[in-house]
Amino acid sequence: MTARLRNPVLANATPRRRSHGRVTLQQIAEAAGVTKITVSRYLREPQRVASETAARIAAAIEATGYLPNKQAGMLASGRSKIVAAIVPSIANSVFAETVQGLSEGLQDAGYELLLASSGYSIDREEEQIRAVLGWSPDALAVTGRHHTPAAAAMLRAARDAGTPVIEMWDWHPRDANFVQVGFDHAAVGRTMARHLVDGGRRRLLYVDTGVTEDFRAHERGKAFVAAARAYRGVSAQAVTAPPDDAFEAGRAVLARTLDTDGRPGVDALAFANDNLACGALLEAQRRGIAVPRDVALMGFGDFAIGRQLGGGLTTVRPPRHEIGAQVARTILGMLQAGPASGARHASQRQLRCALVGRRSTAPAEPAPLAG
Amino acid sequence: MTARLRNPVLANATPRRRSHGRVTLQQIAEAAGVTKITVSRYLREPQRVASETAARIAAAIEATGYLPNKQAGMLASGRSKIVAAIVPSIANSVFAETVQGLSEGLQDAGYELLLASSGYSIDREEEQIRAVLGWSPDALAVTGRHHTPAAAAMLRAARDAGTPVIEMWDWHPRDANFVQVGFDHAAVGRTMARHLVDGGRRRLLYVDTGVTEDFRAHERGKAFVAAARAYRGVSAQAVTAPPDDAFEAGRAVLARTLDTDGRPGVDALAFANDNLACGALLEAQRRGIAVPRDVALMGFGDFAIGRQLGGGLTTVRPPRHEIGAQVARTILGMLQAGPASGARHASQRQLRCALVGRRSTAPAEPAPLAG
DNA sequence: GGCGGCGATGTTACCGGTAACATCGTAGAG
DNA sequence: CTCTACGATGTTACCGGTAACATCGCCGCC
Repeated sequence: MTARLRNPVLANATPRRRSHGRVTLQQIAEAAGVTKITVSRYLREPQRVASETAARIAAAIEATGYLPNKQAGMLASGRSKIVAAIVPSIANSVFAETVQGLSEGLQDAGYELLLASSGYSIDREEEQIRAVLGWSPDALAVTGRHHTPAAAAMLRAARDAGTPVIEMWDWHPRDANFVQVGFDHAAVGRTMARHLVDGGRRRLLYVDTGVTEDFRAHERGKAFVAAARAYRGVSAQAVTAPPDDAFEAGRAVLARTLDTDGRPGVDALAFANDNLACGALLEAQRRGIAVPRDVALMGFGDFAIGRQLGGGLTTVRPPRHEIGAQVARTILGMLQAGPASGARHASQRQLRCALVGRRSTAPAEPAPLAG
Repeated sequence: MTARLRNPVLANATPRRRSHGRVTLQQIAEAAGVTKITVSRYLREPQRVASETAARIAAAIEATGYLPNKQAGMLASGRSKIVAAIVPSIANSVFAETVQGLSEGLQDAGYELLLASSGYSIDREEEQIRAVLGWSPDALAVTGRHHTPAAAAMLRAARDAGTPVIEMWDWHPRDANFVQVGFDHAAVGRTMARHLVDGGRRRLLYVDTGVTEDFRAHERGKAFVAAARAYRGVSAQAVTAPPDDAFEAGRAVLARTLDTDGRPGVDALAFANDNLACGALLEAQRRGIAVPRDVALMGFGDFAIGRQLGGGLTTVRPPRHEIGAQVARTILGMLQAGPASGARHASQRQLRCALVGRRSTAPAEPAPLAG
């Protein structure tokens, strides 16, 4: 062990600073012959420093490779220029596009995105909210409107402290705790049911995802079943897919719907997402079950693969990218409006989905009509 | 405009603090009847404060919903507990799994992940490096070994300042600028060529991605062509897919390889990724071209969809998750070893890919052998 | 009984920026 | 020519934590 310097004189002789080794604003200032604040101004409002001074500062920055310490800047100014977003899964292309839209929309305004994924667990979401709030984001976007009580409390506290808080992907007419940017999943479920009934289908099945906390998929399913049953002569129920790989799960579900004679026990399946539906479509092909003649299939999400398989999978296209873009606009609007007026901004932003009809739900009898 | 208080007495009377409104350590300390440092210790090393004191502090934290300001903590300690990672695309499931592995590996050690995506552009990568370095991450992982000069300079500076810098996904025998955790793409290209030649194929085509800065795919292609041509009686060349949706691009490329009689002009295609290959496989099915009899197809990446289509797509499975996990281990090791010894840590970590043979490259003549 | 050691807590200074106000020189107005 | 407004830059204090060292009380040991 090395002896510690406890002698105050020696200690003073060696100020043993805690510098972290990086180039600082102070050093740039000395090199340019000005004080820190002038360099700070140069970085934020270049037009406010004289051009000669600016040139000296620029040279010093160039020579040293100076990078401003954002933690220090944030601490001093109270503005982080960070927007935090929490999505269920980054890997899922659905949310990836939303994140993309959000990122693009924020980039121009100079905001950075702090991204976290909850793995479709509201408990993990709570942890992630706690973690990102530690970075004092200027705004926070979460996915969906279901949270743990503690998470909801943190979100309310943040909102009440003036930080914009937005719920993405969900839009519910009677839930206005936070600003929502999304669509009505129940309406989508009803639309899916109507599409199948209109196509002549009478025995419907909703195949929910095996992901237990995908509340949006559950909501679509619940509304699907309710809407279908409201039609005369239509039966409907819901099953849950196994939690495997989605393609395999879709295959398994289709296989399970078959009667002992190998024919489908229902005439239409609506899936919580396109991957499940594609698995079912492939399994149907393999077993020689004709789609859409013997059974209609439809998914949700409009994934690229659905367009490619067997003449095309009917699906619902959510405004994936648009949600992110709209969240960005909403956040920027709220930030600009200031915490005072922002509180009761336009509180909800409803977006719309598109039903994309393809061959997998074409009417059972050869359709003579154009369309 | 309101009059400004220039009078020093009035100014002193109204200290007009710049507090940002959140609960601070100081307030917790006052509520618990201790000083800030004790609360700070409680948060970092709970066992170092007396249990009675700890209880009072815990109560105060609970009551106020206090969240530590991480910027302040980082600034004071010089440690951010952040690891930054830059990947070409978050949406691409390949990198998503790496990020997942990295995230898991870091989580246990209390590190958080700051993620950025470069969109397969090294110019954007440079920007992202600059941006994330502003947050003083404790370590930085980038994808690949191709960077702009400025980016490379920043990476070297960070490394020389003691910040672990790791290149992921790439491993090159003669490129040891930074610690690498990945695999040898040239070797993968050679393996793909050998696999097809061993299967009796003689006219080979590598279909590169339309993403111009996917250097890893280009490297596989270059090695593929060179290795194939080294065999007697084997011809090989490379084409680039259009920059469309990957499935459509794969379809288009297959269509373009057809002679006027509608038969393939080559007997094997190797693709830069499985999505391209799947597009080609689907197009072959549509046109009645038998796979693998008329043409062999193989991809790269082992995407879920490849397992599902037409008896299975032969592919190469990269250690997607393992790369992330290994990067996490390497970073933690380097951080633990300290900046001094860490510099010349084990400088390269080579991982291996697995060739996954499926039906799409089965030997051209009916194979009588088991396997 | 004095003293070293240790556990619990406090004091002081500092991290690297920015806000608010102050100062200084100069050009245009009166 | 003096006053004022304004542009350019400086001074001081502060953001909310943590490092390093200091202090204090108590216990056990020689």
